[in-house]
Amino acid sequence: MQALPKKAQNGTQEDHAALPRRATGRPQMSDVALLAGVSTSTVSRALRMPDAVSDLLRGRIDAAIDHLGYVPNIVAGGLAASRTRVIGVIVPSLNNSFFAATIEAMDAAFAPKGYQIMLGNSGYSLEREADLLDSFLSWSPSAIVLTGRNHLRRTLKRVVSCDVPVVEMWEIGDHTLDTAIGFSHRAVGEMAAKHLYARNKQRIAFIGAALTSDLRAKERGAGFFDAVRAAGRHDVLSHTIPERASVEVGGAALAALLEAHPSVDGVFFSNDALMLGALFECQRVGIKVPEQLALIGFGDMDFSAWSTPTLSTIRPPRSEIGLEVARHLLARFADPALGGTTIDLGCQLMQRQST
Amino acid sequence: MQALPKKAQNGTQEDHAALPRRATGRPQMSDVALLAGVSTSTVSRALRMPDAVSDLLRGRIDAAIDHLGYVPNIVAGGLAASRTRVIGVIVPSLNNSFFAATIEAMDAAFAPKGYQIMLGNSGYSLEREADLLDSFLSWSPSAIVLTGRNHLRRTLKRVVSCDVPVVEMWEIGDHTLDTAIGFSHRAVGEMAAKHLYARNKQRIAFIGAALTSDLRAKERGAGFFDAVRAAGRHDVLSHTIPERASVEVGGAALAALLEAHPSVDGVFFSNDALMLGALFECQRVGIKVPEQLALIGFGDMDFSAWSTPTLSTIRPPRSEIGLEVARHLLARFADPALGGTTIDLGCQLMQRQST
DNA sequence: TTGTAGGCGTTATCAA
DNA sequence: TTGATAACGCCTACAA
Repeated sequence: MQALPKKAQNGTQEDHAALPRRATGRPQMSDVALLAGVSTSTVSRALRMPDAVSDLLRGRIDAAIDHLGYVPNIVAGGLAASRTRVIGVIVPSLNNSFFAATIEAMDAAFAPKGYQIMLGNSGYSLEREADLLDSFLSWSPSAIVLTGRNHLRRTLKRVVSCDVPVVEMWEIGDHTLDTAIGFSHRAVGEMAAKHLYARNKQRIAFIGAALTSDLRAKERGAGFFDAVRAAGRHDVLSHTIPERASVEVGGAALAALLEAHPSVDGVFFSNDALMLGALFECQRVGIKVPEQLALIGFGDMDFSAWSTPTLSTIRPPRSEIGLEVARHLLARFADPALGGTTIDLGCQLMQRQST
Repeated sequence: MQALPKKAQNGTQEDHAALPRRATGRPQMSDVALLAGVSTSTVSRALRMPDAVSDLLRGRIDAAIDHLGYVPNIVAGGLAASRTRVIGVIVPSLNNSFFAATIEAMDAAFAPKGYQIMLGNSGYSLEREADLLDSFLSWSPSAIVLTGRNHLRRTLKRVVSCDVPVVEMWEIGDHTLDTAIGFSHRAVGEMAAKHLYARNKQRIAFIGAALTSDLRAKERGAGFFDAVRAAGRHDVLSHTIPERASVEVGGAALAALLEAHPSVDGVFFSNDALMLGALFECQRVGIKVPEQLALIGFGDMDFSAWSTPTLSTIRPPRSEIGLEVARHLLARFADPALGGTTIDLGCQLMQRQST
């Protein structure tokens, strides 16, 4: 234990008259400085660059800090430094376990470094994304993380003019705004089609949900069709629905597809939830999976590996994306000279009983 | 359109020498004030209490704001007001769609009022919850929202000494910290047991996951046992596993339960995901649901209403909780005289084919 | 209804 | 290595 200046040893004693009034009851940096017998600049330095302070003073300061239970006022610090350790993250949905896993991983990597994620939910609306961006920017964040590569012009404008690192996640492509970390959804669709052909399916189809707003799901469909055409088939079979993907709508979507195209023998779903709904529908009407109908999805959700039969799917690097985003950003904070980049994390085909 | 003072009409012109240097390129309140020909206090007032400013000035100020594209610096405002419009919310998990729905609803209610949710993930650890609370408090939040009613002593200490509204959600009970909004998990367990008895099941059991850390799941189990005892049965059948609830572990848990107690004819699961895994297990080994074995869960997850057979479950008020939390807090912000309260939102029995 | 002036609690730039 | 001293951009009595 470090000896403290005598004056402060009796922490219970108070001298109301002499103290300046303050907004909060919390001790502040000047209290620490007083108790440690140094200036506030030294305390501030000890907190942010411990090596720049002598061992002696650092010891006294640390002792004073936990004697008082001092916690820095982040808001004041943010104002003075004109940037906060906030990472503004905008995702299209929270309910979606894809993004939840990404956020958990990102948060786990950021938290120990003192960065706080500020989450925004765009609900798959680009307008809302732009609005959220504006409100995040007013926090002077250290970085902005967006989902996908499709944004409004005004979003792009803000983003380039704000001089903050921006990473687009869950999707990569040719041109680059700043940094993109994810994978190619087109490649996912191609992978699905090729796999179905490899399993000797002849008439394969795509079932997609909410393709108007979920541009990445749409890309997966486009990749699927590319592969179908490349295989020389020109009847592009599909059924799409306007609702969000869910178990609920998967069954009806499959029924509708089979009604229109009874000879379909393999289906790629834009999302595992749709596929599970379809599996239940098969059980209901007695379609044998995979003999009569092969099923493959995207997402590798919780249930896919444990259903009866188990479901083939393409697994996106959910947590890996979050981790890489955090790593990239932390590296840039440490060395601001670093620039943007593109990282393709790829996807993995999980072949199971349904194909 | 409002006419603007001449001086500012040519927005492109710049006079570097005369301008004070500033940290960001963004326009600030003083720019708006200059352009509108008023003082900064009037601009500030126009922003926070529009009715306290004359129509004339308010018009000029609004025009100046969108002419400049002014966005308030929330950090500076937060420092001056010594509280930010941040709501610190701590949940045990993000992956869990229960809390995701609550957060979405809460955010939807808070966002239009200018409040920003700051999310923390405790991973079902009370230690981590306490740490998160500390870091949230250093943001001078307008309120804190915790999940559940079980906290460390140091969490409670901080909470009472910080003079910020605190709401505990997803669980209610006798004593009250400040405000609790949720339902009784004990009542959920009782409801499940009574329902199974009502469906003429005789030997009913509980399957629970991660009961050491998920105290609410444990409560549901306790409620179930209460009802079993109240029915005069003294063989309390159960199987619990240390892992988190998931489809993966549900099947094995059911197998283990039936191995130990082959005569069980009805099971209550602490979570729908476990139940789905068990349903798949039944399909695998040929157990007829509900004839041989009735299943009831908790959560009413996406798949429960659409599986084959559909799954009975008890549905918690997921979004309602988020909405009520926001409503309660907004009311208190508007009228600080308002105090804490307890709101029981109840749960709903969803009877389906599995019972 | 509007303006003046003094904080809010840090960080950052210097000089010592 | 340490310490004065300005900012940082807005809020809020208080005075007008």
